[in-house]
Amino acid sequence: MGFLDELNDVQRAAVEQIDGPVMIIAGPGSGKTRVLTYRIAHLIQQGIDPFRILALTFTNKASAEMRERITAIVGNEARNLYMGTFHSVFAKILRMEAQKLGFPNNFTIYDTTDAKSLIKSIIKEEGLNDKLYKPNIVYNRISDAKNNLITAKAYNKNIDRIAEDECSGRPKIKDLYAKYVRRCYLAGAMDFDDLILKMYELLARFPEVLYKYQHRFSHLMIDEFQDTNFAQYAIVKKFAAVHENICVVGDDAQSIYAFRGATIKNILDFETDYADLKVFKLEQNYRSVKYIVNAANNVISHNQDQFKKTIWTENIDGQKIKVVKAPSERDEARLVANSIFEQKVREYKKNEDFAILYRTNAQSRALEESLRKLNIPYRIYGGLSFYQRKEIKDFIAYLRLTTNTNDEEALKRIINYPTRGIGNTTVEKLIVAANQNDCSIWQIMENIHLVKLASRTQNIIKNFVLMINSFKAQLADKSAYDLATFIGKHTGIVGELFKDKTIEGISRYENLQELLNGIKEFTEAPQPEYEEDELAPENNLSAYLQQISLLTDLDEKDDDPDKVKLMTIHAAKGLEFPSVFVVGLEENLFPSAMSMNTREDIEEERRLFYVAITRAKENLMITSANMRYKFGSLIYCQDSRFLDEIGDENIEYIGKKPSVNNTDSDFDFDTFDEPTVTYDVSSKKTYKKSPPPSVKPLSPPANLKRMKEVANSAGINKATNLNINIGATVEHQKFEKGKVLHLEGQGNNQIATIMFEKHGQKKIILKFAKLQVIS
DNA sequence: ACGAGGGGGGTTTTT
DNA sequence: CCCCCCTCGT
Repeated sequence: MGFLDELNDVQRAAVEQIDGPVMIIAGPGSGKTRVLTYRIAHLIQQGIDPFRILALTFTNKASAEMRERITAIVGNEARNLYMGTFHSVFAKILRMEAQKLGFPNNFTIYDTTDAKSLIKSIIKEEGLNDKLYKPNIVYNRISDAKNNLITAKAYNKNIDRIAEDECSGRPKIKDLYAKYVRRCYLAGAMDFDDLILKMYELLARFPEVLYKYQHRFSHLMIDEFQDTNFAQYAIVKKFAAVHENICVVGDDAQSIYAFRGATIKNILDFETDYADLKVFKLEQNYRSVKYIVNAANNVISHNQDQFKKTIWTENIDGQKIKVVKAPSERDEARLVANSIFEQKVREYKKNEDFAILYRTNAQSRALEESLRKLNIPYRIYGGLSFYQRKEIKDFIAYLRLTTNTNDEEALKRIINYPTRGIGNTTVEKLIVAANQNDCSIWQIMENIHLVKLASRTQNIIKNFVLMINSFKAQLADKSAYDLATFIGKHTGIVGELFKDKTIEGISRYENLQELLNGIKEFTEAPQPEYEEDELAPENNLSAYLQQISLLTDLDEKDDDPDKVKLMTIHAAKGLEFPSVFVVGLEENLFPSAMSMNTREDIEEERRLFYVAITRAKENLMITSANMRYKFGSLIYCQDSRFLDEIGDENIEYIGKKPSVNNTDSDFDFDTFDEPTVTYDVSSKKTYKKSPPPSVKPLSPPANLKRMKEVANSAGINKATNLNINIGATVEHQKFEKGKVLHLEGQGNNQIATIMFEKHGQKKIILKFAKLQVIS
């Protein structure tokens, strides 16, 4: 058992404690994954059947990586391990047992888009005000209820929740929840949260099912325990109730998913739920240099809610953390790209050694551009997953409908794609009929003669039903690949994409080919020989469809891994890189403006910052920008409060030290895009989109503060009602005087085009897009 | 029924 | 800036 010698004392003790409840609190870089994998390997070597070990993770990537590492130690036996994400493991079990709950075994998994679209149409059907009942809000309410094991029925009786909804002016949410659940049921569909909720329901309602899995899984391991929600923990507890061999691994300081129901309370509860609990604290950091570890400790010490632990390291001091303030978003991006370029040359680093982390996905744009300019290969994670792209989703909708004709969202997606003359009005009629009969839309379509419709439309629908049924009939004897190819040809989708020779069209066509290859690979690859196990992976079409709905773009492989990685901090959790850039350290961005209401909000943001900086091994650069575009208009940004928490002793400031009161604007006007609307003084013409090259527009002014001054001097009333008069004289720091030339829009969205003079030249035009004056 | 074009409204984070 | 929805002209 040589591999155990690679562990330190605490790690080894945690690995060897195989019986009873165990909690491992693992600081960043403390060898958590190693402990987890060795622990499982150790269990197997102790004679525990891998078949009886259940290991739950949060990402497919984490579980794939662990399986690989375990295989390296114990060999092929690892394939029998029961390991995966909560969602994928539960989906597999539900696939077995779905009929007990009244669902088909090949139920559809609705992704967030499907779910929101269904909610949206229910809101519309109910005739509710969609400004008040936004699908997003309703979806979140339902999701939150499900995460707390509150069914639609229980919601109706839940005084607190109903009061909350009434307070926010949305008392109908309880009805929407019930309707939504019914529609999912009729469609044979579960959303992400259902995979958890239904799993619980299955265990709670069917003692024999509970018995089966309680006895089957003799050893449980839960990774990222701080990210579990109430429902997930409730299920895990049920699984573990017989053997009580449950090991949870987590770090309260890295809990960053409260917004989706995760609660640190689970860690606290775990201590009380299992009295004879053994706790191990992994506090030695093997990942980062001292400056970074110290900075991380400084930052997290500002949080009230935390367990006591001291992260320490024996690593070298390393380089100090570089903190830079850039004038604009673009300069920030340029600075990052330049630094990568420089480090590559000086320190012989590879592209894959770098990661750029940000708070929101939208921030990737500027970074992309700057990397492209320097020919640095990069990959963005967290955009759309391959399977979320329009052309792929459309095609998959056919496959979904073929395996489960009740799938309402798939049906709505393709009933008129390619266009076949079934418009919105017809679809609405179908939905009304389905609601009246409490059945799926498909069932209405199968009996379309009972619905009042023009005979032409009736025929189109009959043909559509015939077509889908003909696909369905081939499910049994054709391979999934052949069937998919047939569907592509028969519906004309492939032909249509093939005709499109634009760059996007070609890429769409290629994507579709890639999808078909993926189906072939999945469904026709020889299955490894598993032990006789009802939970062994299947490789039919519906299993494929269920699997891909749980994939994210983080799971997609890249043929050339040597690329700079761009991702949100959330996506970076569990990863490490030699050199890390954390960008956009501005108040209202990071911490996010949406998360500054309560102390808990701020503390979660701070934990996020903690996660960000502890991804770095050697080099860490943190940047902020003075100005940033928002909705196409410029806003002035203050530095993030977190910058003050790193500790000056760990920082090397590049340029000026940022501070909250910094109002400098060494502003480089050339860094801005041309305005989208331009007024040409000489010709007195307004150009939308692109003005002729003879018109040289100038971008917005240096910062919002200046904008405000300019606006004030132009006689703008503050806040809501803006009034700039054409002809008003305004001032600007870099120019002598300006005149308001052109106005568009109203109120807060007023756009003023202003011309400034410089050295007698009148060519300069300035535009305020969606000018918002802060009072 | 359906595509084009204008107007209005919106940005956290994700399985 | 980008996306969705509504309108309008086939």
